[in-house]
Amino acid sequence: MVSIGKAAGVSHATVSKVINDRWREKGITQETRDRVWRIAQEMNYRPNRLVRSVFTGRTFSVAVILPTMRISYFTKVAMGIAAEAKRHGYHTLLSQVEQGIEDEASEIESLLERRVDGLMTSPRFDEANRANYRRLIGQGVPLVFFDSYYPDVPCPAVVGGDEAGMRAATEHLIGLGHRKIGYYGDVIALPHILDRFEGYRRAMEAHRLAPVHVKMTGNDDGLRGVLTATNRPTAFVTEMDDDAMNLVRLALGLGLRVPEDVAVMGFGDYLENVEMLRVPLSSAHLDLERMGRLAMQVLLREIKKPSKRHEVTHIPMEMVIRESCGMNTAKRPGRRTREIVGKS
Amino acid sequence: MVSIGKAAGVSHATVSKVINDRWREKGITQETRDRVWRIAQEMNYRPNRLVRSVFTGRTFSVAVILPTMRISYFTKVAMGIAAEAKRHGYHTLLSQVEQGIEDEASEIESLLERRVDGLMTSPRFDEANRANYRRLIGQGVPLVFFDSYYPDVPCPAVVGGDEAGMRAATEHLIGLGHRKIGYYGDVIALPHILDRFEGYRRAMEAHRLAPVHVKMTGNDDGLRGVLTATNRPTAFVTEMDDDAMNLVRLALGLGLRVPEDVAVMGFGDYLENVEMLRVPLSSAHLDLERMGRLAMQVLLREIKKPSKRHEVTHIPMEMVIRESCGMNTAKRPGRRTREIVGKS
DNA sequence: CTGAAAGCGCTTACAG
DNA sequence: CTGAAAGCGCTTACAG
Repeated sequence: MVSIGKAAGVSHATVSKVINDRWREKGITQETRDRVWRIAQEMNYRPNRLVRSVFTGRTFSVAVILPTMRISYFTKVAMGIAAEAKRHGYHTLLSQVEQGIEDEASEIESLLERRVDGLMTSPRFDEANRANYRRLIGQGVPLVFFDSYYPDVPCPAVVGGDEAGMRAATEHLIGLGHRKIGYYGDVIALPHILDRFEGYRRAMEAHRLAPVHVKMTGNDDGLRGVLTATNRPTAFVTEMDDDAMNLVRLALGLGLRVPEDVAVMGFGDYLENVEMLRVPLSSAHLDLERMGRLAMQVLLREIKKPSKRHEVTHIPMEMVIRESCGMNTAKRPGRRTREIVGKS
Repeated sequence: MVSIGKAAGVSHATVSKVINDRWREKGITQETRDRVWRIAQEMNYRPNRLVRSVFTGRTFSVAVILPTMRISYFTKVAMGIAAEAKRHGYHTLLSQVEQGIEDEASEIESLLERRVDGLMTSPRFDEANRANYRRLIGQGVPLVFFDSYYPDVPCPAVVGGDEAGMRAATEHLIGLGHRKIGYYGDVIALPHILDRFEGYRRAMEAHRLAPVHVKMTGNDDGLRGVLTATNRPTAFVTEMDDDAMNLVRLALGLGLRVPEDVAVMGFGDYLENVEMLRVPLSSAHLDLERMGRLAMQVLLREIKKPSKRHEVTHIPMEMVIRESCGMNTAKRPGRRTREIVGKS
């Protein structure tokens, strides 16, 4: 910048005004601007945004922490975030921080030392991380959760329509005539996962049916036992599409037919090539890119002015009926296969 | 930092030495260090890495430009890059810049203004972008290609074993007794894609068989025509797994059986839940995370000292035989289903 | 053993 | 209409 000034015969302050397109308001003549601009081009001048950020206190970059990039569930959210960020002139720093294995808090510190303007994360379960979130919020760091939330952390969150979605998925199976319906999943103590289980429980309760919860373990023995029992459920809702796939895999492996012997509903509807699966999966569809876009919009608000408020935005979900849940014996032509549930 | 110095009763220079863990070599007493450190903690001091980078000229961040995050092909590469980067203390800036729609050159400029230490991209086809790559290399910007390469751009590249992989895929079908084998894909003028076609061509030539190339178009009519013709190929190799899926979808839709009526080999083997597909896809497996890790290692070398050399690293590929290509009529027990091909 | 001084590459009032 | 000066938050020789 100094060298450009020298070459153009002006001060580096003038160069700065030209480069930042503030020459109009700063009263630089068109002629000076053109000369400086041309010389900057010729010298392959590349302004140093780091320095600019040191001054302005803004980097126009946000960090996104993903538990994994291995399932498209999260990469879809990331795509939504990145697209919305770009629309607003922000760059996205994507970090994969695996649950339990890597330390989210130290990754966040590292990101903050690089002065990202805000953070998004799919929040961690343990108290240590929750305390860290509270500390950050106390420091005024703009933070937004996606995928899950915590009632005890005063931070906005954008999540799926978990309870309503799972309720609708369960209702669908009940509507198909199933009475013994299992819930297959971890039911780990993440609020949004608990919401899903609650949706299942309520739907069952509303129809005076008994919930059957099959917990996932490291191996598949528990599920295998349930599937081979004589009084096995005739249908399952699942915590995520991946769990549904696992269930279908096991069932087929045991010689059971899906959906004839076991009907299955997925959750999330984020699987690729789903129509080409041995059993195309019926699932509660969640618009994950939209989740990302909304989360970014909320973060932009937080960057302007941290709300420090616990405010959860739910994304309505929609049942997508394919083959894995079977059909209503009383199927009528023209029956809707998609229905929107949940509040916006 | 100044305020910490004040609180600790030392100069900010001393604080700097403590924070950067250079107090030992700079001759700060343990006592002073501890006091400064404690006060920094208490004040929630977060060093500003931007300023540090202005001085050192290094940000310890690299940029990765992906044509899309929509297929796991690229997210797997990104994961490999990010993992290797993290191992070396680097952050990764992931940008999705869609081919043809968005401007890669301006995205690169923006990244460079933020002073990333190096760049990785799956290079673009057009001459304008190639000229841009040459310009950047001329400026000494560390740049590494992954997925593809250009002979006329003096830049290291890490790519698949495209030619050898496709040759092996074709040979496999020939070994199964097929004589009329089609190649289904774009054959756009990207070197690595041309390499794939070349691998196919050579395998056919070696067995004195005539190549049959089916070009992809916007719609599926071309392929449909070929599949319904009386003299249709009995087998296909494909440019990518996604193309293979499309082919299988169409074939099944036309009432053809896969592999009985049409055998299909994919390329890349990056599909999720492949065992659960209606026809589990046989494919030439490419270790995409490894591609990412290698690309990052090469970039690290370039950052140390730009080579400005055109040097292509091929990743050996391995045939993974599932159901879509059918079985050898002369199948023997104990037959290997995986074979490694290509140089390292 | 520690600090004063110069400087990284810029921005921002303010003076002329 | 433009530049000299101070400063952003740090690092780095160098002096004492």
